[in-house]
Amino acid sequence: MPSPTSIAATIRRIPRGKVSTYGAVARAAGYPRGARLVARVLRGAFDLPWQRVLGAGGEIKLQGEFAAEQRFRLRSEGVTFCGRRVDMKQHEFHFSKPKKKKSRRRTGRR
DNA sequence: AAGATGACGCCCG
DNA sequence: CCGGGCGCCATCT
Repeated sequence: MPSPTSIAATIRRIPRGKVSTYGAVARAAGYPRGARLVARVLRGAFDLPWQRVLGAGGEIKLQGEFAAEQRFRLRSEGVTFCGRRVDMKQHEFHFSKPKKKKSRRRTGRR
């Protein structure tokens, strides 16, 4: 059951040294079109690893000092940048999306 | 209730 | 690469 809470929980799953995007987090949390909701949650909950959430393509969407702060914190976690953007192919975190499919119990038993 | 706004995403020229 | 415009969703005035 989707709710802002799941969004926050999803963001908390991002491990240190990894990053994700608004869209990806939204989808992982069950909001295919909720990129903006993710942004809202980040604003309201300052107790999350907000620095690990970036815009599409790994771009920092913040402005001014906050952008610098985010860059600094990410670099401190070992995240590398490709110019203005984060090197996604190296740090993008892939969420596991729980689908309605039942998990295969013991694949290929025998 | 209608319009404007915002840590967004994506398509077009 | 950059700017502009439209679509999404929830909240605020």
